[in-house]
Amino acid sequence: MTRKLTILDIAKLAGVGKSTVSRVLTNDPKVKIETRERVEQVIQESGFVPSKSAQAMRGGSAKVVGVIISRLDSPSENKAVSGILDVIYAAGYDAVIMESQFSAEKTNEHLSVLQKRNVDGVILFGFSGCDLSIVESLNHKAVVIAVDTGQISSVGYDNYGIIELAMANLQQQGKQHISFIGVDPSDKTTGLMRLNAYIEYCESANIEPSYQTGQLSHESAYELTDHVLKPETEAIVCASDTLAMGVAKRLQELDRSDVLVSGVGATDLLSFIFPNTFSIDPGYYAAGKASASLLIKQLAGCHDVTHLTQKAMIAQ
Amino acid sequence: MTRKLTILDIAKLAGVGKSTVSRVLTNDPKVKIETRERVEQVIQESGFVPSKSAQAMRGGSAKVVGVIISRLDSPSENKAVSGILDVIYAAGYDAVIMESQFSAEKTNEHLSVLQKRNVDGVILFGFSGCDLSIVESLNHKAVVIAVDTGQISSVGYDNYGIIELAMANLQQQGKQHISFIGVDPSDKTTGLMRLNAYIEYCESANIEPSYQTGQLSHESAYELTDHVLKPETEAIVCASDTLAMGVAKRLQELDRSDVLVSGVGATDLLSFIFPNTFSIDPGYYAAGKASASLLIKQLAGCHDVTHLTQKAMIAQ
DNA sequence: CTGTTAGCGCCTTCAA
DNA sequence: TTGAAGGCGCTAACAG
Repeated sequence: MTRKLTILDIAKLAGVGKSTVSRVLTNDPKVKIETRERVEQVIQESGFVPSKSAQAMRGGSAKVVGVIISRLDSPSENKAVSGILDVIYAAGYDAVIMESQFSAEKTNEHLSVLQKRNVDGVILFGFSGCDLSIVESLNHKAVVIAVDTGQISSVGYDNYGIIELAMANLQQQGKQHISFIGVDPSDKTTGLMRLNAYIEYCESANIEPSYQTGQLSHESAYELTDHVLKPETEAIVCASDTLAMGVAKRLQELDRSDVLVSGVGATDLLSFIFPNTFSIDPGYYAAGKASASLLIKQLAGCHDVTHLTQKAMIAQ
Repeated sequence: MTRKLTILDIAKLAGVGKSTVSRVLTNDPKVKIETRERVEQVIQESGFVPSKSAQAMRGGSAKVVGVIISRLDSPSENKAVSGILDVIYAAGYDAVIMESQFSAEKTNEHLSVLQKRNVDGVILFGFSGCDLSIVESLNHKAVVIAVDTGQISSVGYDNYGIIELAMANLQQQGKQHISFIGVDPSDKTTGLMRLNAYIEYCESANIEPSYQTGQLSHESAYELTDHVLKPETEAIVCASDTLAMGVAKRLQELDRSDVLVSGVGATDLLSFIFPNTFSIDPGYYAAGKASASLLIKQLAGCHDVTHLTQKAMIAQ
């Protein structure tokens, strides 16, 4: 392997000065088309690759954004990350993805690493108990997803709308006896907000509430099903597809194919396996795109703190 | 926000020369302990963070490895990535993750970006039709997962062992009529190799083979089920959990709870929803760890080309 | 239009 | 044990 080439080598090879090479690299319009072609020719042939580290150091921007996801294997976050990547690649940035595993400590570690790396910005998937103080100090170089904080831009899911959408849909189908299974309210968004949304909807729609909360797992929902299932129950709304999976499984065992189940997450597997089922899509992909666009806008100089709420829709 | 500090600022603040600060940063032993403490003190107080870009440019190593995954939402690759991250973080590296979406073109784009970024190494999740020529030129700075190539280190899954394990397990349970559903053999590993493993196992075990291949989707497997299901069928081995899900679903509809189904991937959902089911774990997490360890060893100077095969096991 | 000249922030000889 | 000086690869004035 030959030594790494630099613009100086290219300059010599092309018989020009190194700044001309630099100009070609940066698409500076004031280069004679002819010269440019010659330089590009040489670059091609020699397989020269400009050093990002040097560019980053010179220009101050590494064209990198950090993405701190809570769990790599979360389908919802995956969808959002896809949206993020699409946007930031298009804008010429790269992403370094890190996993917080819902640990505030790990998150802060990651943040400090990202800071060392001179990343241009950060997108953080928030979680209950996550410490936003460091992120806030990043000011206009960060966007938080899924939790709201006054000081820093965010993209949130419409936790109320999600549940309302499910409830309204069921009501339209003539269902009146609708139960709910969620997760522990110590989780502010998926837990508390969705539960409250259910309770409030029941009040305003004159539905007798019947609900249980537990862990975010199939098993937990499976076990809780019997506690909210009455002979007259017509539907069960779940705070997530994972829960819906457990509920639907239990209903199947009990031969209660009359009970409709709704989840949140747009997992195609759910309705494939259990027909009398539907899912609400909180708009993960769109939220990812939105957060990335927001960040890029801020990096470009827009210093407003914006709070977006992603609109939910019925999956498919 | 104050201007970014440099070692020079720290040097002045601490009343030393900038090289001394640099020495402190690099843990150079020849610094009077007293001086070091003073410098570290100042660094703490001022919140100085050395610029990785500058370090990278100077030293040549950015302490970054690129990871090119085929799909972010692939549960199997997620597990492997977790393994990779665990290892490389521990070794002081960071990861920039990119998604190839099974496109050779995108992969090459990503590779060129990574090269520009001066990453220390690359881990690539291979796929059929993926163009390894560029990766090969990276020589000892790359590891490929899931496909084998002579020239470059790799960690592969034991596609034969995976199927053999499933078959043997079924035989032990007294099953003799075992069918197979896989994916199109144009996919070399999940498709061709696993199919061949099935056929060969049948030969040596004197089992009448009965198989179909299609797409890697629940629907495809669902539809193919009837083609391999005979009254005497006792089990169906599937090339992946996704397929197994489709097959189990169809069997449930047909009331064939007598037929056992096996998948590949260790998805907990599979056996949760369908009891008469089990899954083979190709060792994704371990493979991820192995590939990262391999890469780091190579970056540290070991220039052997190593090919590892991850051992499969029955999930749980 | 193009070449020359400074640095960017850091690490590393080379002297002291 | 420490400071001064040089240079990594690149970009951005500043002159031609």
